[in-house]
Amino acid sequence: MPAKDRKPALLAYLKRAILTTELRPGEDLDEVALCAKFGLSRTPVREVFRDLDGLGFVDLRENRGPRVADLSHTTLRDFFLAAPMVYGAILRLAARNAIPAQVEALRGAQDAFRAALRNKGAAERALANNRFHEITGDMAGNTYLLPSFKRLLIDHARIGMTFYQPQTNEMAANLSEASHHHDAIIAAIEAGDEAAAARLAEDHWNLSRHQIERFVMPKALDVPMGSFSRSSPA
Amino acid sequence: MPAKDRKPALLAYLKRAILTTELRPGEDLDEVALCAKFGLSRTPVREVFRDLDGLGFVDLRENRGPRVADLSHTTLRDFFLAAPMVYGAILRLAARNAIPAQVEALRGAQDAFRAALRNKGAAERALANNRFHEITGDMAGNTYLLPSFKRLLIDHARIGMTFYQPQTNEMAANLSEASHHHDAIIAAIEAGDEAAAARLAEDHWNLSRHQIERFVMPKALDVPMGSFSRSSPA
DNA sequence: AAAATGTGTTGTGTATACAAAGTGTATTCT
DNA sequence: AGAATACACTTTGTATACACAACACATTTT
Repeated sequence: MPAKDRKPALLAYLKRAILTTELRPGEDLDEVALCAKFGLSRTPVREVFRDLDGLGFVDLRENRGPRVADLSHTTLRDFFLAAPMVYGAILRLAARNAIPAQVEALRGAQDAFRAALRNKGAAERALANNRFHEITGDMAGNTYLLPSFKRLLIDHARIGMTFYQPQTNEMAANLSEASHHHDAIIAAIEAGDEAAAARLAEDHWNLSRHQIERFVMPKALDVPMGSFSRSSPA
Repeated sequence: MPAKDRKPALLAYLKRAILTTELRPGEDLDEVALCAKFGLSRTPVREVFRDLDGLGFVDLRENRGPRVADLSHTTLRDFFLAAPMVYGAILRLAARNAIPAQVEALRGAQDAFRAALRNKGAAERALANNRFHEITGDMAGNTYLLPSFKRLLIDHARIGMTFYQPQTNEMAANLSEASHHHDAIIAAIEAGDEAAAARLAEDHWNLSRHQIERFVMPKALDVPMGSFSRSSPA
């Protein structure tokens, strides 16, 4: 690989691996291993770490190796407090400011998402979904809202990877509903309908939240009492 | 100075200098000059630049020196779009979550602000005000809201330094009104009154906005027509 | 004379070597 | 045997040297 592309390649790899939880939350990152893997010296690798720390992908601790940013219970709560508000504002501004080229890009991202829904695994799905929402962020184009929004997107992808594996038909149905939301979002943005866009933002998060609530507190199994054997010692 | 404190000192200096516009928006930063000034080699200095880039203090461009983050007209507009919403949410959460020790810290910051109002210059005032609002951010303690809020605070300080110089009695009166807002904010947080806190957030921004509008579009001078001489060629 | 290109200088990007801090293990002492 | 300490090893932080890219100015060419 040309020397010039190695640093961007490392950055892209880490972003992708963290978003898809290929590198799991809290996991240690090995500096020298990544140096070897990407043919870089420690200096540029550490600069990438610092960039990713600023973006919220990794945590940098003094005299200690970098870790993939954690996903604790408190962050999950914070997430659902902040997300509807921020995403509502983003979509509102997107409806107000989007230019045709961006709408085209959004359509492309949605096509890719639909394709991932059909043919690809959870990781590709999460990345495609992430790309879709990133574009809405670009459309809004507000310097002050974007940092928080981008952090939300990082953890949205990672939360999705842990909680949003469609093992049941109901979950699969949710995914296709999410896809329909995307279509409606595109329409609202193209029409410049801010109120509709804001409403869709809220709907979209409610879908995610219900999905996760269902995962964390699944329906009780419909099994007669006493049918679980208790072989392990108390 | 002990070698261990040099890097934090550089970080603190740059933050302060940028907030007070001692280093002006868009100004170039000289790497080697700062190395000499703080007794550091280029490596740690560049790491500090990257940190500040992530925090929104500095812009880092490829193969080009770092610049103090710009304050353009578009950012001013973006600012007043995002600030009321974000700060409303922050104060709401602060009222919900603040612990007594934090309320004490906030009181201390307000004392410092009042003192700066009496004895100190614009820079100290801006820093004290900044500190006050930073603490409300800590109180809210929401991982996702904080990045945007911190960026807003950076530019709030810098906007204040350019637009909020109390050259008239009216402006001075505004400053003391801001100080009363702070007192009311402390009371609302201590009482856990979320609605009041949210309302105060909005009031506080309106004060800032009116101040700036007045600066950008000052009252017409009360001078008879024709009294301006036109000596320069058309 | 104007434009374009070459060269020198400045400053950024990367590699490597060295220093310091942290961690784990083994040994010793109680 | 258990605990504490010392020592070795691993990993992070910093400094310096080198490579490369960008900019400015001068020179040349049309």
